[in-house]
Amino acid sequence: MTAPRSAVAGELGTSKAAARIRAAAIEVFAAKGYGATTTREIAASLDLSPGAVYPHYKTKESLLYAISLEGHHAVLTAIRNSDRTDSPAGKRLTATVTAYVAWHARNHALARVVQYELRSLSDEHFGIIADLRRSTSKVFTRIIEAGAAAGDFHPIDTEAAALAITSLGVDVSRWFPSNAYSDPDVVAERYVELALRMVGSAS
Amino acid sequence: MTAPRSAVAGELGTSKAAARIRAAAIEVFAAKGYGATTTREIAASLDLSPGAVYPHYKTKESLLYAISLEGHHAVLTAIRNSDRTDSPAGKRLTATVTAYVAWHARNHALARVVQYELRSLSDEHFGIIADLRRSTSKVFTRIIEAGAAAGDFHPIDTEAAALAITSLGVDVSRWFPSNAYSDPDVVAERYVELALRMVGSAS
Amino acid sequence: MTAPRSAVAGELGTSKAAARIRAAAIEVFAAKGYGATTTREIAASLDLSPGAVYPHYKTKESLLYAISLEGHHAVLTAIRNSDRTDSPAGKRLTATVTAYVAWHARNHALARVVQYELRSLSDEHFGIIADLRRSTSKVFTRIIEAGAAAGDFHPIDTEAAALAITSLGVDVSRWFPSNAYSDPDVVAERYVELALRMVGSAS
Amino acid sequence: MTAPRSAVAGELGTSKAAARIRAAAIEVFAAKGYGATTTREIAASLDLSPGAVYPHYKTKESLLYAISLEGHHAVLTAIRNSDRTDSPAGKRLTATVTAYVAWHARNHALARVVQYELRSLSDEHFGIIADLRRSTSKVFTRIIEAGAAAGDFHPIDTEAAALAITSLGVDVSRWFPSNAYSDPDVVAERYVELALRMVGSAS
DNA sequence: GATGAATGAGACTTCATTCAT
DNA sequence: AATGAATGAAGTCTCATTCAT
Repeated sequence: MTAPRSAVAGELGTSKAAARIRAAAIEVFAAKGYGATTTREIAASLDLSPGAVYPHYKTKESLLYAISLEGHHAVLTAIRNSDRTDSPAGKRLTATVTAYVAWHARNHALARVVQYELRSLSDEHFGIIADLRRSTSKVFTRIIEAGAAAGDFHPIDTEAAALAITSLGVDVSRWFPSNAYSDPDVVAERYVELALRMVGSAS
Repeated sequence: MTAPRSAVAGELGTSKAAARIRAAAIEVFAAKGYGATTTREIAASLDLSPGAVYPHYKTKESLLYAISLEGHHAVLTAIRNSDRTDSPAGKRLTATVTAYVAWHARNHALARVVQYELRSLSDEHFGIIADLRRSTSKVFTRIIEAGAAAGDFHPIDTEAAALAITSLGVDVSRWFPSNAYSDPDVVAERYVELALRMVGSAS
Repeated sequence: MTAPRSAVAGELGTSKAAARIRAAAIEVFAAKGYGATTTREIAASLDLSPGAVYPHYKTKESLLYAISLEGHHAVLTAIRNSDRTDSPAGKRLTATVTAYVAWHARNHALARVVQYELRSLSDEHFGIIADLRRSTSKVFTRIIEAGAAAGDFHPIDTEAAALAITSLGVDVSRWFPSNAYSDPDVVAERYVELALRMVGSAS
Repeated sequence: MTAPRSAVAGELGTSKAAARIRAAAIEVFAAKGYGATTTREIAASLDLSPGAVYPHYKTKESLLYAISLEGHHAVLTAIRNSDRTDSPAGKRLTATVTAYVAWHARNHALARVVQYELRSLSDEHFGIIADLRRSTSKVFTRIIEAGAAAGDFHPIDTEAAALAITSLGVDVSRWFPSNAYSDPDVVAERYVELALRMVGSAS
C-alpha cells in the first residue's frame, strides 16, 4: 500500500461515520461543485442534522481535503499497482492508462472532486496535494521515456504526450458516463489505443 | 458572424458597461468557480457598488448565461472560420484543432467558465448551450469521417477520436498556462500532431 | 459556618469532581464572562470531554448558581467572622473592611463572578443570592450606625458611606491585581484608611 | 471638543442609522452583557432584519469598539471640560468628581458597557481604549498631587485615593439606579464629599 | 462517571437581490 | 445608471444538552 493508513488517519476521518460523510460529500460536490454545495445538503443527504458533520470534520474545507487526499492516493496507487516496471513500455503504458482511465470512469464523482475542486483547498493543503499530482504525472512521463529509449515508442514530444494522456484521463471524469460510453472498461480500451498512437508505439 | 448580433442583444448586454461586467465576471468565475463567486466581488473588481450589476444583468445566472453564450459562439465561430471544407481532411483537422486548442489557451479564463460552469445554468439556458456544444463536436466528427472515407485517416473508433480531440482542447483551459507551455501556438502545434496520430493520419 | 452544609449539598456539588469543575468554571467565567464561556471550555480546561460536566451540574446556570452561592457565603462568612461586635466601631470597621477587601483581592476570580454575573442567574436563584447580598451590606451599615451613635464616626450620609465602602470592595475584583497593587493585604490596609476617613472616624 | 468628530468617523459609524444601532446595542449590551447579546436582538429592537446591522458595522466586535471608543471619549471629555486647571485643587476635585460620577449615573447603560465589556475587544482595539483610560485616571491623580503640593489635601496614599475615586465612579454604573439613589446629581454630591474626605481635604 | 457523536436551536455573517435616492 | 441600505434567506459553524456505550 503506497499510502499508509496512518498518514490519512486522525483528523481525516477513520470512523465509519466520517466515511459515510465523505461518501455523501463526494456525490454533492461532484454534482454542484464545492462552492455551491452547502454543508446542510451533505448532512441532509444522510438524514443528519446540519451540525452532525462537525464532530468529524472541523470545516467544510477539511472535508474537501480529506476527500482530495484519499482520492489522489487512490489514483496514484491504482496506476502504480498496475505498472509492471520490468515489462516492455507498450505493456506498461497499456496497463497504466487502462488503470488511470478506468479509475476516472468508475469513480467519476470522486474524480471530479479530485480534479476540479483543488482551488478551494487551503494553501497548505493544496501544496500537499500538488506533490501527489506531480508523482502521478511522472509515472506516465517515465514510461514514455523508457519506451523511447528502448525504441518501442517514437513520441514527437514526450512531455506533450504525457500531458495529453493525463488530460484524457482527467477529462473522462467531466463527461462520463455519456450516451456513447458508459462502460469504464470500454473507454479505457479505446483510450489505450489512442495513447499508444500518440506516443508512436511500434506495435 | 455565425451568431447574429440581434440574438445576443437585449438582456444579454450590448452596452459597454455590460461588456466590462462580463469581462470582470469571467476572471472571477474562472478563478473561484461560479458557485463560490459573489456578485459583490464582480462589482468590487470594477470599483462598483454591489447593486451596480443589476441594471445590466437581472440575475447572477443571466450573467453566466451571457458569458457562456458568447463564449460558445466564439469557439464555434473560431473552428468554423478556420475550416476549409473543400480541403483534404488532414488540412482541415490541422486547421480546426489548431483553432480549437489555441482558442482554449488564449481565452483560458473564458474557456474555463464555458466548459466547467454549465451545471449552474438554468435548464432552459442549458438546453440552448447544449445545442451549440453539439454543433462544435460535430465539426470534428465530420472531418474525421470525411478523412476516413477518403482513406486519409484510419481511426480505430471515430467517435472516440472525436471525443478525445475535444477533451484535449477542453482540458487545456484547466491547466494552461503551465511551466512547460505558455504559448498558445506551441500547444496547438503539439496537439495537432497528436490529433493526427490519433486518427491514424497517413501523412 | 452560617450556611449549613446540607443546604449547599446535593445538586450543588459536594464531590471532588464537582469542586474541580467549579474551580475551573470560576477561572473561565472570570476571564471571559459567563455569557461568553462555553461548557466545552470548562471541560477542556480539565481535559474532560464536553459531556463530562453534566453528571455534576445539570445546566450551565446551575453551575453558576453553585459558584455564586458558595462565593456569597464565603464573603459573608469572612466579614462576619472578622467582626467583634463588642469592640468599638473603629476596630470593627477596620476588621470588616480588611476582610472584605482582602477577600475580593485574594479571590478576585471568584469575586468577579460573584459580583458581575448575577444577571445570568434564574429569577429564583437570583432571589436567594440577593438576600445574601443584603445581609452583607447590612454589616457595614450597622457598624457605621453604631459608630455614629457612639460618637466615634461622623458620617455625612450613612447609606452613602456604606454603599461606597461596598463599591470599593466590589471594584477591587475588577482591577486586581494591578501594577501598583498586587498584595491583598496592602490594598486592604489602604482601603481601611480611606473607609475610616469616609465615615469621619475620630481616630 | 477633545475628541474630534473625524477621529470617530469612517468605519465607526457617522450615519444616523449607525447611531441608532449603537444606541440600541448599548441598551442590550448593558442589560445582558456583550457575550450574551445576539446581533439579532439588537436588530430586532430596532425592527430591522438580522443582516441590517452589517452595512454599518462589519462585526459585533467593531460595534462594541465604536461604542467603547465613543463612550471613553465622552467620559474623558466630560471631566476635562469640567476641570478648571487654574482653580484650587478642592474646586477642581469637586468639579471633576461631580462630572465623573454624574456621567456614570446619567449614562449608566453606556458606562456599564464602557467599564465592563473591555475584555471582548480585539487586542488592537483594547490597546487604543486602554490609552484613553490611562488619560482619565491621570486627571484625578494630577489634581490630588496638586492639592497635596499646595497643602490643600493630605492624602495618605495619592495613588490609592485616585484609584478609589475612579472605582467609586465606575461602580456607580453597576448599581445605578437603586432604591436609595436615582438622581445623578445627588449621587454626585454625596460622592464628592466622600472624595474630599478620602484625600484629606482641609475644607 | 466519563465519552463523544448527535441534536435542535441558534449564533454571526454573507449573499443575491431590491429600491429609494 | 449607479449607490448603498435593507431584506429574507441561507451559509458555516457553535453550543448546551442528551444518550448510548
